[in-house]
Formats: sequence, C-alpha cells, structure tokens
Amino acid sequence: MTINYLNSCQLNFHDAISYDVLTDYERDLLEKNTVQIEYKKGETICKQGTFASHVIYIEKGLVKVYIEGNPKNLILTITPENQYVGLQTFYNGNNTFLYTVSTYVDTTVKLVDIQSFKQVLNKNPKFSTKIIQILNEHSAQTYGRFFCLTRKQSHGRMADILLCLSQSIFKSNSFELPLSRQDLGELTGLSTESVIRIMKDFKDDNLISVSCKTLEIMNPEKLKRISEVG
Amino acid sequence: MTINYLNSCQLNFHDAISYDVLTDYERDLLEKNTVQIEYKKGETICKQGTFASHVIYIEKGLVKVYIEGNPKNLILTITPENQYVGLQTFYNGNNTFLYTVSTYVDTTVKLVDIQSFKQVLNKNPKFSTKIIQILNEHSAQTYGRFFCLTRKQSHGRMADILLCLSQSIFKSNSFELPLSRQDLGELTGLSTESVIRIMKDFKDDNLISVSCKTLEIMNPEKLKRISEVG
DNA sequence: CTTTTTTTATGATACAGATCAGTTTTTTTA
DNA sequence: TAAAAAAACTGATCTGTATCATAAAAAAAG
Repeated sequence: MTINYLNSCQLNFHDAISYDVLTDYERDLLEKNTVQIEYKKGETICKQGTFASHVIYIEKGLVKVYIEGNPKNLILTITPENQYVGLQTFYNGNNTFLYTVSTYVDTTVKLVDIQSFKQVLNKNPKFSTKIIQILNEHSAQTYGRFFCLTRKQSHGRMADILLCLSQSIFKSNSFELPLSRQDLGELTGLSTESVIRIMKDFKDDNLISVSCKTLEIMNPEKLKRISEVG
Repeated sequence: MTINYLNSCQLNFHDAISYDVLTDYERDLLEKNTVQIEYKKGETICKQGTFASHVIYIEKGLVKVYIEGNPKNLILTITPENQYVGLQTFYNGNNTFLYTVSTYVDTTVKLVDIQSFKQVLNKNPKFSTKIIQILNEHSAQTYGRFFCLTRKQSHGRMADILLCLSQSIFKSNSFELPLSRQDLGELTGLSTESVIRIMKDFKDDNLISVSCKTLEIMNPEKLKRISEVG
C-alpha cells in the first residue's frame, strides 16, 4: 500500500469546544476569567516570544498564525472563527507564544486566563481529552502542510493552498480573499512574484478566476490533481 | 523585539512518562495491556495509514518517524529511547497512523493498547495533562523543524540537524551516526548529493570530523552561527 | 576470500524559483 | 478628488540545488 496524497487541510476541525463537558462551577470559573476583545483588521493579537497569559478563542473573524523570521515569515495556519489558537503554549517549557497571531479582518476574540484553563484541565479529564483531540487535529494538519511545503513544487503548493482555503476556511468555491499575494507566499514558501505568476498560469488554464478580491475555483478536480502530483 | 533563531531541537523532551500519576488500578490496567517487542535494525514498527491499535513507547534503541512520499520521504523526528511515538493518532478522525516508524538500530518497544490508554486518559486528568505537555513539546519541535526546512538554505539546515543530533539525540559532541546520507537528506529536505557536498564543506572548514561512522562536532559555536544565518 | 550490492563521493549540467528593476493598478490618505 | 503609498504585475537575469553520469569505497552476500 502506498499513501502519497497529503495536503494542508487533512481534517475538518471541530467547531467550538463544547463547554458542555464542564460542571457548572468549571464553566463559571472559565467565564469569569474570560474577556472579549475586538481587533481591527491588521492588528496583532499576540506576539511571538511574549509570555502567554491566556488562550485565544476566535469568536468571529479570520487570523493568521505565523512564525516571524528574518527576512521572511512562515504562516503556520489560517484560523477562522470558532477555533482555538494558542493551545500549544501550555507547558512549552517557558510559557511563551511560539508564534505571532494577527487579524485579516475585524475580529472578535475571547481571551481565557491560562491559569483557570489549566485548573479545569487538571480536574476534568473529559475536557482535557477534548483538548488532546484538538491538538492532534492541529498536528495532523501541520504534518500535511509540512509535507506540502517540503516535498511539492510551486504549482502543487499553490493548488494545495487554494483548495484548502476554499474547502476548510471559506467553505465555498467562490470567496472574497483577504490574503495578499505576499501572504500566499508566506503560506506556500514562495516569493510574491512566483505566487502571481502561478495564479496567472491557473487563470490562463481556467482553473480559477479572479476579479477584484473575489477568487473562484473553477476546476477543483484538476487543481486537486496538480496538488497530488506536486 | 525580534526572535529569529529557531532550530529543530528547541526543547529537552521529558524522559519517560511518569506512571506515578496513575492509581494502582490504572497502572495495572496499562501494564496488563502492554506487550514488549524487539525489533531488528531496519524493521518497520508501524506503517502510515494502518489502523493504530496501540501507542508506541521506545524502551531502548533509535527510530525514525517519517511521512512516506513519492518519490521522497520526509522524516518528522528521530526518536531516542524513553519517548512515546504515536500519541498524535488518538482521535485523528480515523485512528490511523499519520506516519511510518522504523528502526535505525535494534530496538525494544512497549506497545500499549490504545483503548486502555484512552480509558485512563478519560479518567485521570493528571495523566492527560501530562500527555498534553508531551504533545505540545512535540508541536514546538515540529514548528522549529518546519521553519528550518522552509526558511533556511542548505548549509543552515545541515548545521541545524547536526547540532540537533548532537545535543538532543546523542547528547555528545562525538557519536556513532546510524543515519545514512540519504536519511540526512530526508531530514533536511536535501538531495543525498547535496548532503555529501555540505558535509565535505564542513569537514574542509574543520567544523566537523568524520571517520568511519563516527561523527564529531569540532566547532559547535560556528555551526550554530551557520544555522542562525540560514 | 570473492562477488555483488549498497553507500559515498565528485564533476558536469539543467532548471525551478528567487531576485532585481521597473510599470501599472488599486487602495489609502490628505 | 488629488496625491501618495501599497499592492499587483511583468520581464530579464541570476543562483542554489537537483539531477545525471560515473567512479571509488564500504558493506553484505555467497
């Protein structure tokens, strides 16, 4: 048996964590230690290297999670609403954020105090099991992206990312793309110019169509094949 | 503040999971549902895509954890003794192994039945918190490697991996290297020939010395600098 | 110990994708 | 609504690394 096809959106993430596994006391504790914050487009929610005092839950909006590098960043994930960010910071040795998170659009987040969160984790195995599940889904996705960026070449990577955005993030063949070409470059590990050229190739082949900020996937099957062969 | 230096061995992994957070009953349950198996050098412990019926604990030896690709694999981690492999397979949607694990040297592993493991996780929050910690350390390491392989060029990647092997795996500046040049290629995302050429460059600059299978890191500081500048 | 296979090594060549330089279009700001 | 700034685009050129071909050395098999 051979398993070759790996992409960046292996799994459908579970929406929202169910607070229903919590006791009334635990739910209360978390809610009391949660604040809701509004961020404008382009703002930074948390900065790589700073101490993590809270877990971030994206209530509404869209963010990118990325490692800052010189001269180029690496986007780890694009995270839409109803998902957690920052669960990897528990117990990572020094309790600092491993990445920076910033917004693509106006975004509402809930910041949950990390001590309270840990307290519940330490008491409620159903809750921690749920968290393990989420962490593992993230791992699976990271492995898929890892493979994509190190083993596929440019057209395969772009096809992979476009399909991932369409299927996992925007859940439609046609969507407004708030990411710049540079962002797509940081997602795919390509230069901005290469992203532009490949998008043009895809347009010329009628695989996608672009007008203003709207991107439409015209031929997902062919894109998938391109993603598969690399 | 800028944080630029990321490498593949960010953290010192906790050795062995402490069964001391378990009750007698739980410890018994796990031990009754554990088998110990010996593998010879080069054997496959688990195969990507197969159903995961157990968690793997490396009792003694050295293994590689890799994603199989056509034509090239991607080694996710090299795992030494006293560490778990396969914790990411819980609840990954279909309970299959995301990667293949095979041995570099004769290796003894303990296979823990996954149902029993889950049962304990679901009951004992101290245990599941510990597992979360391990998973997060793995995440941090994966992010470091991800960054290394997508943002550094060949000499930086090789320097990074050699330091990682020296510091995290063999814990010595001089060690027997059971990995072939091809393995180093799959770890760094380089061709075998490139690995050979870069090793030669490092030898010529007296950064390392190689005789038979013994590798010695002569100048870790300079290697670190090469790893940092990419 | 000899033969075969695998691994390591080296040089020549090719090419994918980066970089650079510049223009056009879009968005933001005043 | 005009000016400035940012983003998108295009072509020319460069370069890091893969690929190919082949040889030497080491390991495995007979």
